[in-house]
Amino acid sequence: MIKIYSKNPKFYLAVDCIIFGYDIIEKELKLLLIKRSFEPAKGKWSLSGGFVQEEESLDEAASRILFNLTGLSDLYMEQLYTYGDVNRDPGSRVISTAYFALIGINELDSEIQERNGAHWRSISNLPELIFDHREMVDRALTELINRIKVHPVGFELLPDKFTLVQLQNLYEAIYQRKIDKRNFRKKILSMNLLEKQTDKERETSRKGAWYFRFNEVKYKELTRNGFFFNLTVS
Amino acid sequence: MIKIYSKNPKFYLAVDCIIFGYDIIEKELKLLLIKRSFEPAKGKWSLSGGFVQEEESLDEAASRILFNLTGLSDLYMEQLYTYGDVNRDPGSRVISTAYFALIGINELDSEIQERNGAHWRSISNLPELIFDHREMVDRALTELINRIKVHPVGFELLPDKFTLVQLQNLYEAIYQRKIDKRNFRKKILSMNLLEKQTDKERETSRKGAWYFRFNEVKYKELTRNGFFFNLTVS
DNA sequence: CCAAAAGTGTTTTCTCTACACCCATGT
DNA sequence: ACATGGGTGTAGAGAAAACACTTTTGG
Repeated sequence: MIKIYSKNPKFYLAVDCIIFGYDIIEKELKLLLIKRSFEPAKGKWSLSGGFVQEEESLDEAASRILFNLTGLSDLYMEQLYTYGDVNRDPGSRVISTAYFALIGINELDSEIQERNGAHWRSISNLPELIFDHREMVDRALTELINRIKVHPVGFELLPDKFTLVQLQNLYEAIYQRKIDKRNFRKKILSMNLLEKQTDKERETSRKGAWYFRFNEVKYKELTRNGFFFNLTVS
Repeated sequence: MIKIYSKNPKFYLAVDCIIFGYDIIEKELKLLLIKRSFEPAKGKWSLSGGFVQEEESLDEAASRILFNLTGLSDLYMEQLYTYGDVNRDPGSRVISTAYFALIGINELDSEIQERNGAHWRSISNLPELIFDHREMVDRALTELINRIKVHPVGFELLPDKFTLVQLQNLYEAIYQRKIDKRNFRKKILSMNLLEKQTDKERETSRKGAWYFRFNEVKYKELTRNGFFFNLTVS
């Protein structure tokens, strides 16, 4: 330990996770929230978070928190922003790094969910959140809207096999507006990143809709060659 | 102070600043670096940084560090990313939030600069940097490239009055490629955000080039009405 | 009068947008 | 046979790209 550092103060460091899920039936973007089980603000709605520990990086702390809450590792996850206002947490000074994660809403083990007091809440009808968590959510949403235009992150919110209708519904839920069906299909299919399966989804229509899969290997290869994903349509 | 927090560890928190400047003569993007005056890694090149103190937010810490180094307040400044790997600083565990700032290279008081051991170094020829500072610089550059396409941040790197040639040179320095002169001018002028002055810059040519000013008030007004800055050209 | 940098328009290509009908199937 | 949601193409408008010559003026 170097002397010169030690005249400086130390701080609690937290990680808070904004976990988005997409409800394929209700066609709604949702957020995984928990009822806080400890003071301050016990019983209030909050993002799931936790304190960074000695021997873990920020990313590892975020992964740990996500795993504890969902039972899933290898989620799509990204650092969003670090919140460091002096009085943001009334309990004590805590600096918090927010991460956002994307998850298929049905991947979630409902037993683990119960145990943690976690609930999916629709984005369009969020309860009041503690501290600056609402600000975190707003920033995450803005980031998601921007990111889904130019990165293939939407597929993280859908099952492995999905229909073009479902994919379009997802984009409409995030953009909060209607998209032209033909233009949307033309554009996504022209990238040659979706592989048509041989089976159809048959729950929602008589005709049935073809399943597709996102080809991640191909995407990575194209990206190396200067390709840029882009899905901005009318 | 709440008991339940106190079982968690505390950490040193630093802020590191990636300070970009643009050299209008050499047509090069530069970075303000310092020779580190304390251990560990004393004498090595580094970003300017410092530790967060008890009664300041992260933003305030960044402003303080920028002010101490440049003598300027109200710089364009933005939080970039937080680096939290366990061993990123060999002296002790330190979590660092990186900020990037944009500054006109001639705004800098050279006396303050001397005193701090600060030097402008060309982006295309950077010395080796300590710790993960190179990673920070790379991320900041990527962010700058993306940001300058869709936000009018380039003007932060130029004097109040600038010529279209200078503005284009700046974009070419950041994009690292040539831009078509006519298309560039057409696009920037069509936004009606630049105001032609009545005087010309006469150092670099016999004919002289008209000075322009960026109208920030107008930009903000347009933005409120759904306008989006965009300067992506061939 | 000439060298050096500033300034200026038009045509072509491509991308984005708007738009309406047929298809497949279960009941 | 019909109701329901899935699937398909084209024409017009607007934006982006390519491209070369004229202007100014100090020396």
